[in-house]
Amino acid sequence: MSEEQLFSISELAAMFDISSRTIRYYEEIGMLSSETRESLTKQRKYTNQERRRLKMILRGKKLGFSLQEIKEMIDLYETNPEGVEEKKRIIEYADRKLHEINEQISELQILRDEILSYKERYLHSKELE
Amino acid sequence: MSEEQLFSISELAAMFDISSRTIRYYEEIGMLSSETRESLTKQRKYTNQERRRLKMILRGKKLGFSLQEIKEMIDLYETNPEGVEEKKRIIEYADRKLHEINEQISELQILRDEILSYKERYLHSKELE
DNA sequence: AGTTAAGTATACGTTAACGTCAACTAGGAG
DNA sequence: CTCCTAGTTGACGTTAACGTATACTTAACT
Repeated sequence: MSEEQLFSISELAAMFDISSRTIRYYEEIGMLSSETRESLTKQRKYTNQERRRLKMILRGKKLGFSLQEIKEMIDLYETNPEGVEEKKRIIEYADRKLHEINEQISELQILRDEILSYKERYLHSKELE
Repeated sequence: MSEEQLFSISELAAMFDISSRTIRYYEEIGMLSSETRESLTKQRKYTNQERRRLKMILRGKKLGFSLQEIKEMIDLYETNPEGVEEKKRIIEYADRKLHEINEQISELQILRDEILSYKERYLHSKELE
């Protein structure tokens, strides 16, 4: 339907403020693919699909997950399960992750509230000096 | 007022399911102190204060912060600011961290919702096989 | 034709956060 | 006294996640 837009490696790097090396590294460990090489120059080209994948990787990193964990999660997103066993496994994995994430959220909320109360304390102690 | 309870390094390690080496490493980089050495045996002893400090460190790690970041945050908790300049600096730091944490929380919520909807999709496609 | 820009592959270097091992010490249990 | 356990200080090893340098290729500009 559409002329899919392709990006060069440095375009993608600039887009997310990372280095080209980082992108190549993600490919090296199998987190990103560049199937679409320009056949003559051998240069990597990325589709919107790959751009979204990279975005997910970087979000995962910001959230403190390791590349290995992120890889597992993304792979789930993209495999469609063959058979009931596989589906069960995926659902269980999802539930574990959901639990983890919920814990992380509530711990972050606690941390936030602690910082807030420390801040308040400083603000109200302003008259002392 | 109270006989402060003291913990040995391996007690503390077992308590949080980490190694003694990890605790010594935190001391090595100045995140934990063991001022209370048994004077003769040179063995480290930890107070409840240090135990709480360690707990904060580990929480920070679970949330994806680096030890350096955690150190900065904890140091804030424990310095009482001299002068208005210092107070301002601390408040500003706190505000930055609060912003970061809020962002992290909402990104985690988005991730959670995405996983939830993928999970739902798998559940409702159960009739196909 | 020569140079500059962008990319490629290969490979060694680096930092954080520990793991692991060796050699030593001090305090009980038998 | 001897052995065992728990701890100590180095010091070198390890893994993840890239950084950096080197040598080569292709396209595009002058």
